[in-house]
Amino acid sequence: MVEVTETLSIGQVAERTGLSVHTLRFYEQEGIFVSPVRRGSTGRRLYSQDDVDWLTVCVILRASGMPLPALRRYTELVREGAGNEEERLALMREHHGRVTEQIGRLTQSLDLITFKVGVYEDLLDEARPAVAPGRQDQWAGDGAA
Amino acid sequence: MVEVTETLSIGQVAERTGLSVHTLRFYEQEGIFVSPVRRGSTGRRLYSQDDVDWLTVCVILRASGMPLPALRRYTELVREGAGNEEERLALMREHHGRVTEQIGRLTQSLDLITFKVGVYEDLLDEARPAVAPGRQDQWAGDGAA
DNA sequence: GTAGGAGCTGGAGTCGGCTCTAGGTCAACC
DNA sequence: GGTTGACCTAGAGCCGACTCCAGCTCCTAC
Repeated sequence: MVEVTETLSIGQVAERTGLSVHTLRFYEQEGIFVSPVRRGSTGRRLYSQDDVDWLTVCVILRASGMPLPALRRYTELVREGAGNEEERLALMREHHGRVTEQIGRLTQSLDLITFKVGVYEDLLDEARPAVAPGRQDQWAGDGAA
Repeated sequence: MVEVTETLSIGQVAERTGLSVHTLRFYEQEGIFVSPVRRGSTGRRLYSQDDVDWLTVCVILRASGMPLPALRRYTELVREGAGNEEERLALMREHHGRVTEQIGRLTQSLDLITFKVGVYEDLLDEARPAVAPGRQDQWAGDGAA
């Protein structure tokens, strides 16, 4: 196994992570990197595959709604190395709970939305075969769930 | 059936919808009411049960991530009355799709989070029976999903 | 009659998370 | 050797969705 340790430019990292170069610099400023981003001779940032891997995790955590401060805290814990696994676990568990709740809320909301879609579909299906419309029941407009 | 049509103060509506009084005034400004909010003799807002019902729907739509402009558009359509059900259906279908996607993304993210929780749990379980720690594998810290 | 609390208005402020600008350096190609 | 184009910094700006403020009017209760 050869350790290639290829270095990537900020543009390449942006491409592979889906983050913008702006965001990458911003994240760096926010302490969202486990180890300091290296620089080339001319001051340009050099990223490693590890950085990309870490960012990939970050993207998923952010996509699931983890706020930057929590992400920064998690990064700090990882940076500090072994010995703080309890706190990492607590952090992840809390996030897990929040995401689970959020999925629950969205699923519930989806019920109403599905219902509304059904109402309008029925309404339009009925209207199309030349049945007199004017069926303005409470659900179609603004009924509660 | 007696039509009671009790009127509610902004504070009462805030209480029943979970929205703040600030937000209620803000939503009014933003056009998120189907019919203009009535006012009492001294200029205070008077809400009806219909208003509360509508707001309840709005809260659910907002909770599922519908942006205010879309919510405003939907409100406009309902305000205009029957005849625009196609557009309402389109709007709801689009939102349905987005919420479904979002649930999908969150569910996927949850996989990683669940995995991470598992990793830390295992790590701590192993460490507790006085086994030498120092097991710093790539997953525990920053491994990719 | 006065103190407290709820409500009013218009407009400013906040927060999270980017996103962009200005003014530069540097490397590479034509 | 000139022109792209990617990159650099510090700092400003933006967006969505509230949230709060100042300064006022009412109503109710003591």
